[in-house]
Amino acid sequence: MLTISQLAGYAGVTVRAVRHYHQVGLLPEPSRDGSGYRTYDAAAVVRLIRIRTLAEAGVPLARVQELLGASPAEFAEAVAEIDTELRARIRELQEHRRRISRLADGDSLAVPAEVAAYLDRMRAAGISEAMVEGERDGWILMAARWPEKIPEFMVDKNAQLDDPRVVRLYLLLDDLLVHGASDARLDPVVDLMVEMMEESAARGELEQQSEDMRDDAFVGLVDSFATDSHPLVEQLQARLAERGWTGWSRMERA
Amino acid sequence: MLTISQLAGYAGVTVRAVRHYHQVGLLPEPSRDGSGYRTYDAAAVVRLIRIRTLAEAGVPLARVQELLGASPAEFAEAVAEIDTELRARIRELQEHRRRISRLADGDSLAVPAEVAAYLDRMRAAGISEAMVEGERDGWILMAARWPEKIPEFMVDKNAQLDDPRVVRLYLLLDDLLVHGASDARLDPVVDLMVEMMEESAARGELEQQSEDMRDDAFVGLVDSFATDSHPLVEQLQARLAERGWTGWSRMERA
DNA sequence: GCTTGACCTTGACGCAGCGTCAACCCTGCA
DNA sequence: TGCAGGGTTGACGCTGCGTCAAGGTCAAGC
Repeated sequence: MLTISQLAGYAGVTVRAVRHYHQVGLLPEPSRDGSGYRTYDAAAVVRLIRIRTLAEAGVPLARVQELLGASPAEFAEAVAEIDTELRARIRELQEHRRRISRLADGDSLAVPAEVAAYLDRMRAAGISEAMVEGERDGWILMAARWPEKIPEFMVDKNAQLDDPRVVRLYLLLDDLLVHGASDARLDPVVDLMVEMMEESAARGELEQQSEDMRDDAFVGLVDSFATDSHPLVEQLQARLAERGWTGWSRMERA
Repeated sequence: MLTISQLAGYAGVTVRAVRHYHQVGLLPEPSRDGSGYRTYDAAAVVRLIRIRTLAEAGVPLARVQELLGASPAEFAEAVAEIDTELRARIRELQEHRRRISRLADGDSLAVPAEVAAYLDRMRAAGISEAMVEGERDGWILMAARWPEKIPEFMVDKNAQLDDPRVVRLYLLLDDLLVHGASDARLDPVVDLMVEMMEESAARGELEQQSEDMRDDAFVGLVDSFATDSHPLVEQLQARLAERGWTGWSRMERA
């Protein structure tokens, strides 16, 4: 007759595991001796080893029971099924590896590759990291709402960045962030913005934008994100309003 | 301002997940409206999406926090570490697949390949499945106690099975199992066993066996397993005792 | 003003497979 | 007789939420 630790020893498992198998009904509770100790026979060793063999092969404990009593045909079927699950789990983990390796390089954290490329262009142009991060967060929101439209949006953004005035605008904004926004510093920025928006409107781009971003609530949300992140945005919005423009992420004539 | 389900909707997660992130401190609890509802801003959407991006790449939630605030170097290091864990996990599952595929064919359930081959020879000789299973369980025990000695044991067993008298013995035992063990039926079986044991002893095999199986407690356990599994064993042991032999899995002269 | 249905709240169990205390009893040996 | 090293039950912990339960809230239609 064996004690629980002897049983566990023969089968190469922990005492705790044996008790767990009792709890879940995989291994029947044996009889007890006078002082309440469990006493096992050799049949328990055999059963325990068979349980472990299956468990170590990745069979969920919940299915071990049925497998121990299965006919060869049932057994083969169940094994095939479990193997399928194992394969699925492996594929899932491999997918995780793929994603995590892509995360390893920079902004692809949560933004599509096109956006990450655009952000890198901003950095290359000397625009501050704070500004880039603001832009990135804005695009995280955009990508959450209109993932399928990101490529076309980015084509436009890249085209804009080809215009040196746009780069200059970003740098001026950076300057305002760092040195504060006096009226004198604000004026040229607002002038530049209005100038470019007029051109943009003339090319019909703003109408296109209004078409693409038809979700007032969401646009309001993104705008509030911008205004929340820095008071400068509200100052600029006020100045632009004087010039007949409203909005921020989606500009429109008042 | 957003409700929890709107927030969850934008980020593509469940409401429950958002609350879970609050619980574990990944997402700060937002302010509440008059009736206790949580109200979120766009910044929460951004943070939530960044959390999900990492989580979906297999980053444990417990590490997401540190990764969100990490420098590129720290980030790369952490990612490498997580990738290592993912690889280990994948290898583990692949090992499971290997083992389970081996289980698919028959007795390799918990017995080494040599034993499985021996059992198949028994089947081929026409020995009943009940007998084979008894033998298998015995060898499960033996393999648990002396895994390294199984190959040599099996060489001997296979040699024995080459003797037609051994096959005949098994078949006679089968017969006793099915038709009951009258004295008349028992006699030839006992004669045959004694005959072969004498020869075996003459070749010095029994001494070798006693050498190999030096663990009286364990041998007693295996014997009790045999006697427990069928009353026939005890009957045979009684008859063998009359002829000067004791034991079962390890036979010795009285 | 009332019902209805969709949402919101907190609280708590469930899952897989044990690891790991805690608190206490039993046994064998010096 | 005292102590070390067994045994016993009970319960929390870990991962990442899913899923009730038992209510309060809000917007809409009657």
